[in-house]
Amino acid sequence: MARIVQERHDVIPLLAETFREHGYEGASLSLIGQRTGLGKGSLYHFFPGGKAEMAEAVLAELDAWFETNLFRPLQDEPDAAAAIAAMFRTVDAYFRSGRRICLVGLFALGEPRDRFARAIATYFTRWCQALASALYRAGKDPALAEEFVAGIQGALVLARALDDPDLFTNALARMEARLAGA
Amino acid sequence: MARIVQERHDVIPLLAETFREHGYEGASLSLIGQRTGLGKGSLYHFFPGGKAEMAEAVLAELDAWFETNLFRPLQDEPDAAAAIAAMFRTVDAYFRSGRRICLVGLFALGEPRDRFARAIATYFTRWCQALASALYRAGKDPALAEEFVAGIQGALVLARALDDPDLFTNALARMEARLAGA
DNA sequence: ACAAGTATGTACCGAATGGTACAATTATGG
DNA sequence: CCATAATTGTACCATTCGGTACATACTTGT
Repeated sequence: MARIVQERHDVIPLLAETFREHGYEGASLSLIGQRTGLGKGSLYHFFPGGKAEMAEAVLAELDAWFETNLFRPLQDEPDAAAAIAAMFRTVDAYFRSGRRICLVGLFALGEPRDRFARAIATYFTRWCQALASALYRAGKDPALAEEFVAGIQGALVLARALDDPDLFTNALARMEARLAGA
Repeated sequence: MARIVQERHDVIPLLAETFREHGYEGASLSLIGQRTGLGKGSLYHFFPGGKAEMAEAVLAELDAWFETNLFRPLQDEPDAAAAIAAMFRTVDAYFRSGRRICLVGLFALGEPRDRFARAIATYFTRWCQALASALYRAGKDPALAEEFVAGIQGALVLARALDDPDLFTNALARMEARLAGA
């Protein structure tokens, strides 16, 4: 049978999107239920810890994704400049060119920060670390790493505030241009 | 008698801080009540529209403050370079050197964005506008305005995510340095 | 002092919250 | 084919939500 959700793993992206759109508090169990098509029985079967465990799972999955698709390449790719360029492309794709926000950033700003402090801190620390490494190997100033990561987060805020996704793409382009000129 | 809150106007900063720390949804009426020392009777007397009107009032007050202390000077000060430098000082003070987040940014990322869309958009638009004007008059690239406003928002996210306020101050310093070198 | 209007505490409302219990269903392996 | 376990829908729990009603207390002008 073609069920959409068959395992715990399959439901995580749906949870992620729900948290992204409504925040931790705003994502009520009933909303999560209708978004995932799962009743409370199933949800608590997969995530006995309730909403908190769902968010943990989402953050873990997200962290793994970034580790694989962004941080690791930034660190390991021999051609560091190419790795950085690839990062900008991946970031643009991931955030749907500014139409999607960063769940970790949202959590960091809001109430759930304390509860998920470790996951949130790790995410940004690793990103800055990996990018700084690539910048260094590319002969650029590693201090730009913090600036770029913050720039990406800020651009997401601005793009959503002004409802203008182009603003995000442009911001990415300016960062790349800045790098080329440095 | 030394009452802390005597008028509607006096309660707005307390509301602002509550929204800032707990978000729009997280700031429940009972929490607002204990933070302001006001019962529901008083709160609904001052803000018949309930929580939404409280948030509107906070945004309006905040907008007025930025208009007076940031946007207007950026536009009107004859010495544009000095106005920009003053902006960085004011921003650092307002956000308590990274210990405080931007309420408008938080609203922009989260659920309340649609409800308060106009106020949120106006805030960022005006900021970019005013800064671009000052940059132009100072002989700098006006396109930096978006970059700096986004950089400030992103630095606030990062500072809070890593629980490291210095990160914010450093980000501001790097922007100023970048301006000096341009 | 007194009346009028402002301010406020308290009790209450229906709805929604996160979470639990459990019976019924569904799949699976022997 | 059946027993066992994994899965899921439903009813329910106490609590909290935003909001309303209203009686009581304060001020304040006269």
